[in-house]
Amino acid sequence: MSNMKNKEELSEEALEMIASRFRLLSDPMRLRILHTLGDGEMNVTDLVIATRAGQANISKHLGILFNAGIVSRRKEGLNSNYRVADETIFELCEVVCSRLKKQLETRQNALAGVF
Amino acid sequence: MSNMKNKEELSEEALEMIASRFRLLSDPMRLRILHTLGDGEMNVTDLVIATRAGQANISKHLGILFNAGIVSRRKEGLNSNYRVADETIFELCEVVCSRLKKQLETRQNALAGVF
DNA sequence: TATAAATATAACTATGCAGTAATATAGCAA
DNA sequence: TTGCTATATTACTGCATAGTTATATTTATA
Repeated sequence: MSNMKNKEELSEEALEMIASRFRLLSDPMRLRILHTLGDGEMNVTDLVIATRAGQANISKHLGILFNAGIVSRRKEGLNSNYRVADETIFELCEVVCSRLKKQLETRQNALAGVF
Repeated sequence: MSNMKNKEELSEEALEMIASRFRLLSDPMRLRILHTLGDGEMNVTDLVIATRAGQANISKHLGILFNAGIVSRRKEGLNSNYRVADETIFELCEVVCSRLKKQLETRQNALAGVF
């Protein structure tokens, strides 16, 4: 059967797809944009103001996120309004954040009472 | 209160920590290593064989994952045995993978019946 | 039509990092 | 000791990409 799942080995293509997804989230500016968009739809100018970044930079990041299907775009006159289209993003961030907290806590305890 | 959570703005430091975590997972070779280690503890040589990669490359990736606390190391004679220390990794991969599947399915449906 | 505003894109630079080859280090064996 | 094996590290190269500047594109307005 051609559809058999091979649990031992993942194809290079599958690995690349998954890695690319994580790569999208591996940039602080994109995370900042997504977090800002968490409040709801925003246009580019407002995002530029909110993030205190350059317009070209924000547009480029939004284009990347849009192409990946993570945000959606709604054009309205001169404006482009973006919103988060993939809510699993926040789930991923929360898992990472919780884990980081736990990890730091463990390290703190390791030092507790030492000197 | 100095511990007040500011829901509007994330610090650059927090963003960088979270982004770094995702960056660890944004490389196909590291994902392959982690997937291989999913079967249990392995030493470097076996990982080199299983992944068909260079020894220096595997050692470097393992060092990166070890420093991040994602894998643990147990030295035994000449060998270094690694295992996954942070199981949330697999949770993250599963969320990403499910989302990718759904996304591709949606695109397939968009083309269904067209020509 | 001419001008201005909002956004996108192109070209460029600089930085980070994956892969590799060579070497170092550490434990084991003869 | 001498040599062998497993792993780590260093130095290097090439590629991907974040940020920026300048420009193009699109739509609204005077």
